[in-house]
Amino acid sequence: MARLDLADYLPYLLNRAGSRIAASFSQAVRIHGITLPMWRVLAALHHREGQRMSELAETTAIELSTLSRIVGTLATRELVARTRPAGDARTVTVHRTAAGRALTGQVIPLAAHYEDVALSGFSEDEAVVLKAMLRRVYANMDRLEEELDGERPGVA
Amino acid sequence: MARLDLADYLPYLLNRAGSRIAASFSQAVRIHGITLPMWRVLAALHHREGQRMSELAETTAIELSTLSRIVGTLATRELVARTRPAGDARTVTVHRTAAGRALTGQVIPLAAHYEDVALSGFSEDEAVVLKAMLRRVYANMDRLEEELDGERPGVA
DNA sequence: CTAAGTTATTTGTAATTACAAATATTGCAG
DNA sequence: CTGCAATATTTGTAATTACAAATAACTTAG
Repeated sequence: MARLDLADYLPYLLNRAGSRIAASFSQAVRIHGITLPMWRVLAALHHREGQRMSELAETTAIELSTLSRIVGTLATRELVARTRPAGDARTVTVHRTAAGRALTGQVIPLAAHYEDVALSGFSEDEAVVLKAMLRRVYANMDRLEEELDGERPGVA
Repeated sequence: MARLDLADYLPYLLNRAGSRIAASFSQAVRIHGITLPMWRVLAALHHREGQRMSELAETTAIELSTLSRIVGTLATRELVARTRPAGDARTVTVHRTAAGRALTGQVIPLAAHYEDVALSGFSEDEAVVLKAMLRRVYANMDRLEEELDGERPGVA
């Protein structure tokens, strides 16, 4: 029987650590009246305002159709607004309202605290190394996207 | 306005890397007729057969009620079976059937490939370091669980 | 022994999510 | 120009998920 040591399997360790932070943070943002995916959108816009839906989907790692509804909810609550930019009327750019920015400001200290706890016991250098490695892993996945494309029905 | 550099924020980098592997692997296991959460259960049982629901929830990072239905589906498909162990009739232990083990064996090479790609460009030592760090991050989250408990309604 | 509290799991239910299809707009070939 | 493929987003819809409540079984104080 083939080997697979879960305790040493990267995707498992990654998911386990990520899920645990997510589950905990999800609880924590509740008192601010938002869900974790909503926070992810606000944080992405804090990083760069006015992103298009497709960009936002990539930065948040939220599937596009799901994102569309989340942004819809945020727009209803007037935390973000959607704009059709002059250039290409197919696209939609999203930006936070004043209320959205205010809420973001409220949550940021909490988010920072979560990172602090997650990295407790890490030296400055270790934290840098870990983050760099996670970026490399992310970038490595490009290769798999290609593999999957190759095996699909394919327009040739 | 408070600082928060998303590009350097650990929970973000963690989620982004994890989600990307998950999304891709999710597609890949489709041809085997299972979803990613189902695979997680099978992999957890490959790691240790006969886990109780609550253990399985912890190892898979799947919420207990969600897990209950996933295991139900796997049981319907006769990939796993549930047993009431002799000792405590409240608990349920789960183990794979022969078909479940066979399917697991089929998917393992695929899973191994995903890890290889995710870690491409990493030296053996680097991979060891990354995995160890992810375990530390996971363990660090104990502290936050405690903090959350402290702020809840509280019986004490 | 028995009732009250605790632990383990499942189920009710509303919300969230993903996939596929639909819609809307653009760009380009002829 | 005009129609046809390509791109960007939304919507239809069924499945999945999470939270809370319910169920079932154990434990223990009295």
